[in-house]
Amino acid sequence: MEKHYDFSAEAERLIYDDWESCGAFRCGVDSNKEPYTIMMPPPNVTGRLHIGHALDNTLQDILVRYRRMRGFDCLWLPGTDHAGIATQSLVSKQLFADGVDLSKLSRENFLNHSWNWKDKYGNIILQQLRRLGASCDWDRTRFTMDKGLSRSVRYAFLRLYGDNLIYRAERLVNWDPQLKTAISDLEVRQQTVLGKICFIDYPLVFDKELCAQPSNLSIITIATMRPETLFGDVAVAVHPDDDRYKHLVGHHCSVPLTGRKIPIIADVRVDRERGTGALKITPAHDFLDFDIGRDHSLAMISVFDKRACLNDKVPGIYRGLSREQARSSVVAALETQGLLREIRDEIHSVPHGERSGVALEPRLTKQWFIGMGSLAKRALQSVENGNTILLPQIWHNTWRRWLENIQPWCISRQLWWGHRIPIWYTQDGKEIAADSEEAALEQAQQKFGKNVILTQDEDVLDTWFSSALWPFSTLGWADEQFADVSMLQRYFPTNVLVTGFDILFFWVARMMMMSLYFMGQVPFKVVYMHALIRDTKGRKMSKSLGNVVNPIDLMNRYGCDALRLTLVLQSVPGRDLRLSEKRIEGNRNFITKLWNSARFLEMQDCCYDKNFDITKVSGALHRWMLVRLLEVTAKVERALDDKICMFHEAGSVIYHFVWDVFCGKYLEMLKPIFSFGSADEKVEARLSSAWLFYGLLRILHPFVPFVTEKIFFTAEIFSAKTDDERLIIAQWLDADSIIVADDWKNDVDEVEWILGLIGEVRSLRSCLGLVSKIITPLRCDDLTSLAETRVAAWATVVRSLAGIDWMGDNRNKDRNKEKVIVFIYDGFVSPGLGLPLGFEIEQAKNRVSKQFDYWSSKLKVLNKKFDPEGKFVKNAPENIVSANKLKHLEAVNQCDRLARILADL
RNA sequence: GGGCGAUUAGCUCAGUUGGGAGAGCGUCUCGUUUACACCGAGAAGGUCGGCAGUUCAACCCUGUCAUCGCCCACCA
Repeated sequence: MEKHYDFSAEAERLIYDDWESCGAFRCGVDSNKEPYTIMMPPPNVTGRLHIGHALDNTLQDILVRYRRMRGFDCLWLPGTDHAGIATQSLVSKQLFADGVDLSKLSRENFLNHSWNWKDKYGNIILQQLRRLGASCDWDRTRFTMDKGLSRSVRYAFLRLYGDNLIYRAERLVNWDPQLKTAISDLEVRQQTVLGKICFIDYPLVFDKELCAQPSNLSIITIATMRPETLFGDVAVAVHPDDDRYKHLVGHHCSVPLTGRKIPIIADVRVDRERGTGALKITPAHDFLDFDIGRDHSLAMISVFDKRACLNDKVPGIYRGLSREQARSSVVAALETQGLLREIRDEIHSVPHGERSGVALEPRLTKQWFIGMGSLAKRALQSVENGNTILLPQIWHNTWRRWLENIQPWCISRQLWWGHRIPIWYTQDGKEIAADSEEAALEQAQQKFGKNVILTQDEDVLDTWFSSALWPFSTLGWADEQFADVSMLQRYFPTNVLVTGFDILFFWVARMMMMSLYFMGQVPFKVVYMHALIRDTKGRKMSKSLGNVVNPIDLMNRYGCDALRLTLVLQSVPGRDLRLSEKRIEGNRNFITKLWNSARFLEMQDCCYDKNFDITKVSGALHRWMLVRLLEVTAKVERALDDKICMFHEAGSVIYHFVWDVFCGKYLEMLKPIFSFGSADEKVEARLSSAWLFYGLLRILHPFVPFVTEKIFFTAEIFSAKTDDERLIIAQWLDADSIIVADDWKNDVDEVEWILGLIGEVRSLRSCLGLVSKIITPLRCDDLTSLAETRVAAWATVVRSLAGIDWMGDNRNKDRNKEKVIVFIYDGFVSPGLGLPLGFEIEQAKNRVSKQFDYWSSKLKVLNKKFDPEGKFVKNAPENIVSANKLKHLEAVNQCDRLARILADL
């Protein structure tokens, strides 16, 4: 083995290429195996690997590698999402930079450019995933706009349309004036901004014939943040019980600047507390107003075009002005006319487009919608009855609340890049739904005769529509041409979905609904939602803050495994994680540690022999190690259970086991055996340690695949392996098949006892400032005691690890010459003996009295528990009581001993 | 406004049926004992946000307050 582990990109790529070329990632190789499926959340084709992807895919990779080793036929299906808006923006930007006049570009031409762009750049992120070690089946890579998936999208649309769940309607939608498309409610981000609230006087208009002026008021004052929309006003609404205004209901006022006469109406939805209690109603530009306008059968006047500039419904001088320009112009005009009663700053929230970042405009347009009610109900039920488990379970509430209040989903987008809506219109606007233009024409001709002319709907579908089908569209659903029903049958439903909680509604819920609708079953049994990654200060990573870390860069500096381990160790369910480079550095050290432990074993000529039966070893040390290894294996298995998904738990158990137990204790205790042991002991140590190390490597592999595979590949320990052996396809350590004899427990206790003793000596010598190997610890108070025998059996180990160069009866030692210390451990006590003259008696005294304080305070607590007046004995369960009795006994003994020692000092 | 979460060692955070307060980093002391100084040994440091309650027993359960954060709704 090399002295240093090489985690450079090139070195890791060699390992990855080997995995890929040996076919380790492929599914379906052995049909006897139980399938295990994970669908990778498809990253945007425009994407570059960011730290969130790194976390997401590391967790998936861990699950897949683990299952693969446990003998499952794993399908981890990768792919990319066409990302309608993001891609179209990028391509447009590039074309613009290349000097292309976008306004003259045909749809077809634009799409050609987009496909070229996709072919050129669309796979970068998939390449980056390889760097991360992602063991997905690249042969199954899909793209949301590839042939098969496009067909699935059309098929899904047509079925929903046929069932009247998809419909076209003129509605107020969230309109992005920069992207010039409708977007869904979920793509709206509220932003708090400082605006100006205007109090505007609307002159009352009284019809002399109908009634007299009801009061001495001549105006009604409304409050608005959006004075520029007054051109679209169709009413002023007040609360029916509002004494200030109710006498005005039924009368009219006029819209300033236009003089248009509008009614004053009453509606309970008006909040008397806000503004002036009088609300201008602009149904085409406000969601509440839309509802009120509809219920009062009011007209809807759109005054904006698709860029949110004023249109020809407004007086000439305002036409073509942007919202912002219009606002100031209107305010100025109102002021001039004396209708602006007041204007002042006010903080309020304004909906912005998630993508474009500009303020959105509610806009009245014809759009396609999916009615979500019945779909949502089933999705809700499936989680309620446990068919799909959401982890962490915290999300159940959120899930329920969202689905119970779900609104129709606007699925049409005024874009070119995406799945075009499979609807054609006849000259007179009749809808024809069909899978292709030919089919549509055929259908139309049958219905309307040969002369019918069709035009396809211009819009494309929301990107999330195709994503919603991902768990089954990727497996050949509705794709007759490549009909491979076996894939769907075998790998659907999937086992686990790993994703961020930020797309719970966008994606997870919609996959659920679509899958239940089309497949009749849930798309995944478990959804594991990991947290968001923040910077060291807890801030979200964003380009504007400049705190975005590049995972590729981190991997170049610390190795992939170190990054993976860091992400895993910090990924506690339900809690955001802060990424610090210090942690990555520490985990890089862990990788080095592991590498060096392999080198150590190699230097000792340890050799893995698959025929070696570990259950036949005689050395207590190896038995102890095996038992501990089996414990850890069980813990990892439990933590990696799909229904648990405690990645950090698994990671930290392994981390500490490797560093503290395997390296810190086992290997250290092996050293004296290799140095002073008998030939038999050495042989057993070489075989056992290699066997145990191999077990360890396998548990580690899902978490740190590169270094473990590299060790397996290069260490002499495994020189007996065959050419086609790889750790990635090695069989997981089967703890159940390893049965250890009952009497091993004694060995395990024995080693723990010795370890405790060593710890005690170390602590003591350090406290007393004893350096180097000068300690001569002591006799027992009873030389024939069992303890003495036990230590004698481990003499070399204890000497080596505790730094002792002599052991035995010290009663006859010359205390002036020998440095001897008081030593207390279980059967070992040396009251009154051992402190050399001139030694730091005070330090020793302090230490002992500290211990005494510790035990006596413990004893106090326990005494109180066993107070005859107390209810502990009466009420506590028996096992707790007896455990406490033992503790009490121990405390009494310890206090006794320490008191004696103190007295002697 | 509605909902959810957080508050534990100097820092970042674990702590899954209520019965031992822990890790990493940092700090201090010591150590080049034949894998590793990207190392080893040891130590210091916390009334587990405040208050009240349930219980024999509370970091853990209930209530309440304080501070912080997230999600949903909201352009009067």
